[in-house]
Amino acid sequence: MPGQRSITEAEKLAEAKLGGRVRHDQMAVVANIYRAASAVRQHLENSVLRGVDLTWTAFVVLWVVWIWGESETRHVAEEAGISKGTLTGVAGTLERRGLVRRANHPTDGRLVLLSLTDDGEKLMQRVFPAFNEEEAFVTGQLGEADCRTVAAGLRRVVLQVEEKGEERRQDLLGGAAPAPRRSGRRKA
Amino acid sequence: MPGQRSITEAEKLAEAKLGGRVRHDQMAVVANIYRAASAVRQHLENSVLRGVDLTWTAFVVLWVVWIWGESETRHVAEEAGISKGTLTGVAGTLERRGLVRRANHPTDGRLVLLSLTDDGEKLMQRVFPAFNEEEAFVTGQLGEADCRTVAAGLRRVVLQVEEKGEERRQDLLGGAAPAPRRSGRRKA
DNA sequence: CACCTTATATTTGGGCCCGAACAATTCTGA
DNA sequence: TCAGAATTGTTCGGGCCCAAATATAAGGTG
Repeated sequence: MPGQRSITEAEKLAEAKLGGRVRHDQMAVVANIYRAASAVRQHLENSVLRGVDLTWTAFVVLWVVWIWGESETRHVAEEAGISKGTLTGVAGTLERRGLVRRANHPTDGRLVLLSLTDDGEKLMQRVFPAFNEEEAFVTGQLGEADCRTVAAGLRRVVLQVEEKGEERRQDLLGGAAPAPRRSGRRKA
Repeated sequence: MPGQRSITEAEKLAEAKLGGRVRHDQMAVVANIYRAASAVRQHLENSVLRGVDLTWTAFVVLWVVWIWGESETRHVAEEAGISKGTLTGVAGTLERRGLVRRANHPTDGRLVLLSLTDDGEKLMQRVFPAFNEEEAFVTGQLGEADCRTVAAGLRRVVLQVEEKGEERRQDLLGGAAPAPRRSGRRKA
């Protein structure tokens, strides 16, 4: 409840602070993408995922391996939208719980392969239908055509960032070093 | 690049695994919401936020306080879409960096008020326009009308979850206790 | 072979994230 | 008045998150 009214309300306040230079419609898209992502994630975690003790990310990783079968970790990370370092941790959690298996690549010693265990397979057979049912619930106010329209619009956003984002960042930073994070590992 | 083709590809594989019971369009909406949210967040963090050493969440908190002025922390958390506990940490970080100030509520001793310092105010004056510019960039493939359509669709998703989500979860769990997280604090 | 470059997964530090437990305060009702 | 209920911010445990640093392995070049 806080959100919907406040987003549009906030736009006016932002505009007042800056003198009418705000790109409203674009701002609304970004704000609502993020708000929707949080709402959906929260709903899924609190309805179907919590009961089987999975986080959103853990579920996504499981899903990727389920769909694609045994896969190299670099691809799983890419598909799941997380960094390799994060995947190492998540895969460890799933491995400890006996849902996933690590294996060495037969010919390339650098690679690690992830696959589901029988338990993992059984879990996904059970959980995915429930998950998909909730996907239908959260989009319940949209017709099929609306769904396709919204999905298509979002795809264009993703595409824009994936295709032109890197170049854009180069331009913005003017070739300058890309400012290290304050957090993160230091040289020993 | 990995994403676009794989999402639709994955749908077919998921369907094969379950025998045509998958709700495609709804699944595509959720998948793309999340993918777009990640892409947008990553772009913003790596372009404008990194340079001023702000995380996405820290920026959002700053933005909320900037727009609404001195506010009770519970409202800030609500608006920023994070839990109270998380806000305590983020506000601490921002306070240490001198961007935000804590103050006691004049009449209710339980409340804490957050406001921007002069440095915080100056920072937002400088950073927000750049941020908004990138919001325009990531939505660059959408016209104004597309933006409004997509935003409206997302709003309906948010609304659906906010208005009917709680009830839905009740129904799904059948009044059963909502399964505690595995992580989290234990009784002393 | 020895060296160097490249490519991979893991480790690590700082930070975010949730929600239960907790402490402090305010409100309520007998 | 005053004990219990309710509301708030903080603390805390386990987990996710990134990117830099690191270790290991492959491939290439002399």
